[in-house]
Amino acid sequence: MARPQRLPREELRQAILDAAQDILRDEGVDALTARAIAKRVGYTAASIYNVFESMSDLLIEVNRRTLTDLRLIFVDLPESAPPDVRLKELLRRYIAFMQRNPALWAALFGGTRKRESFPDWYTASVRFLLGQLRDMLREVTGETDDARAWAQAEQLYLAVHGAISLDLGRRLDLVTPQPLNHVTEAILDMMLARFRT
Amino acid sequence: MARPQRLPREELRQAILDAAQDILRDEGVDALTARAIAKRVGYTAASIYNVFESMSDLLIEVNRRTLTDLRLIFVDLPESAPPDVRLKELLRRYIAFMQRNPALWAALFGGTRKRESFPDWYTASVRFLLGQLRDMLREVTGETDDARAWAQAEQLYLAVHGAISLDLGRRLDLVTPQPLNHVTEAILDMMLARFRT
DNA sequence: AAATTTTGTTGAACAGTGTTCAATAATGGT
DNA sequence: ACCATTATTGAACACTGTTCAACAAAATTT
Repeated sequence: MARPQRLPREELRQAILDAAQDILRDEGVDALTARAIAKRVGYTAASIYNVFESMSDLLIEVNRRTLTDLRLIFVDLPESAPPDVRLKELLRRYIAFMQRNPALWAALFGGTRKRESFPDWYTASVRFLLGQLRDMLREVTGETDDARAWAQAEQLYLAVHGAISLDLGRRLDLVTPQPLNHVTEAILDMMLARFRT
Repeated sequence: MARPQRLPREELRQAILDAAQDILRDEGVDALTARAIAKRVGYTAASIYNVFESMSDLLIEVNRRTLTDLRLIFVDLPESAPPDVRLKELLRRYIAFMQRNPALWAALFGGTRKRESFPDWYTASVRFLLGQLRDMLREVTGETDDARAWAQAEQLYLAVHGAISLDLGRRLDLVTPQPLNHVTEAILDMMLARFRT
């Protein structure tokens, strides 16, 4: 059987990540197997390991793309609207992003990291997104203290994360009969009211 | 090879659940396999399926025990202390409970439910615990409106859940450099201050 | 007490997973 | 034309949840 070299290394790498994203979008995180990815790119499962250390490594690279894509929810927010309305719109976009693609969320936050910590760019990327949130929050609260501004952004995110995390795991209704949108908006309103003082 | 009947059905059932909890505590959620459980109880993997529909069903029964055990964090709270201190102690206990046994948390909240919803007793059990939290919160806030009291308890729990969920997934440091205790206490303080008005 | 039914237990198998590795084909350099 | 490097693969390994025919023990009926 012929085994021709088909793609330069970097192109194959990107093709694999494309396929992985497609599978996550179309079939969910459970369907993301080495053999399934390989099939989509016209290779064999073993080939994945020429390009990636492990499936866990591959997932991290998928997350890199997700984190990059997430930056888009900050662009083209309605300029004229008051800052709290823009915050609400941002929240709406974040939820929509994750609900449109729950498997990306599962890849980002699911699973249990063993020992290894995340690469530096990973932490930096998350921190960047959180910084954007902090800035928007600041426009509402007028908070001048840097540490407090960070803490407020972190607290807001943690609460929203808790709600979405339960929702995507189909467990939100264990905690509340309210739908996700309602819950997160209530959290936002509550925190804004608190932080403004 | 001899295949004697060893245990009455119900005893075997409990022995299996005991073994499952032991494995979760000692070796983590990844080590919880049908064969590992069977080995501990001196049976074969196939026997598990005489007693439980599936591993997923077995997990739900483990969670039943966890939810029952969780009720213990409410007992013997310092009676004399002011209600906000008791709330803080409760929070401390909840975190300790989950940190002492992260695999129980993973079983409770990890994984992705396919279609099936939870049994009724499952929802009721969670709701009961949340009701306890609502009552304690009420002692601090004096909130008279039932709906608002529920909403406050839900919001508090969601935020705490978000933080613990990230922490046990070794991802909290992506969001904040603060340790878990510090973050959750800050959230509690912030919400108490808000709800009290 | 003997025969029969019901129940409990198991070994072996199936299809699937991530991962490794020797063997082979294609490519690039001399 | 030869060689060295690189890319690709099939086959295997150890593992997973799950099923099922075969058999042993217990319970029931005769």
